[in-house]
Amino acid sequence: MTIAPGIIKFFRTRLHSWHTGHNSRQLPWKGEKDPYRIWLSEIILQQTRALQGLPYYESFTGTYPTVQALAAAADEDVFRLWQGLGYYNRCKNMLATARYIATELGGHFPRTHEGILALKGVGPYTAAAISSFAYGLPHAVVDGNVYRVLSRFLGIDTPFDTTAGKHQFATAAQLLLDETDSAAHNQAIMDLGATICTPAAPRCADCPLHSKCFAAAKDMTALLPVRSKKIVVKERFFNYIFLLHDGKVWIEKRGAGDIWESLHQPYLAETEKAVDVSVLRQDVLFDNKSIRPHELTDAGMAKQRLTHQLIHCRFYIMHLTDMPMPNGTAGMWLSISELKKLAFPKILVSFLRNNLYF
DNA sequence: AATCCGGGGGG
DNA sequence: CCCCCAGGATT
Repeated sequence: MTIAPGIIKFFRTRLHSWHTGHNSRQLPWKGEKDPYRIWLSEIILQQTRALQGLPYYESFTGTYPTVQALAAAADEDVFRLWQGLGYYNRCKNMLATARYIATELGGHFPRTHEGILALKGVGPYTAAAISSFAYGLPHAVVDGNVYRVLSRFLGIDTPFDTTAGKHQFATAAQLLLDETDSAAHNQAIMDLGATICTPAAPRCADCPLHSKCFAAAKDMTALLPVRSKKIVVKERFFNYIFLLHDGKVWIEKRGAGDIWESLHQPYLAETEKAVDVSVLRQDVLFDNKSIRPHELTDAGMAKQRLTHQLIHCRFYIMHLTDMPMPNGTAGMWLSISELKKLAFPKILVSFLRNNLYF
């Protein structure tokens, strides 16, 4: 693809003028030059809005000021700090990368685009962001903001969630990149997408690109960018049973191959469809030979919507007269204070806060 | 190429 | 409440 030189010049100069005004968002990672802190912020901000990621960035940089500090941390502590942010594989990969840098690279962050891109949890977007922000390397970022700005400005209607679309947007972004200051250019285009060229109701009257914007001229901002994905949402039914005995609660750690990997939960009986307490008692719980029958107390229900799943949760409490090891020994009996050191999915954090964390 | 992985914000 | 958002890994 090609872009007319006049359009490229217009895009760069208008974006630059807009950004050097008072228009950039003030966030703690802006202008940061420490590659560790830049990397940390970019991992946290993947699939995450700045205001949601902000408190996590503050707590991570405060608790782990250096890559060595993060590398030396215990897994559970890091997951607990990440609790609530979602996409927990980011946390797992972040920790693996910190340890790789600390042990294999002597604590020195890679200085080349190839070296950065090879890190776990770092893909094309994050590699371009770190390369430009930390080292001024000429790599254009392509994130959700860039898809929006470029599809509207250039009139690109190729779905961005396809191989062809990703390639087309990456090519366009690279052609438009102002290599004399790739850090400022990358920051500016994302700020424009976040504050002016927004998904709904873009502020075109305040946009520095308005006079040559394809979508603005054709009144097509609501139609761009184009997505092809049609998400199928699977419904699941989680019956959580808090097994209690002598001030302790049975807690398990979720394994690989499903949502919320490495996070914790009480005893879980998943069913094909919604079941009431009598069915749960007869068909599910009594099948587990290690748990003897006791009164099951209904403790309410809640729903958690994920991108591909809708989780219907029902909570129960069961006071036991002994301490069985449900599901073999893949869990542990913990005091309430010990729960506060572990990471749980948001739906369980809410329940614990309202029911067990006095 | 298609699918999965959280949780927050806006209308 | 429902709809939208969107990098990277995996298969």
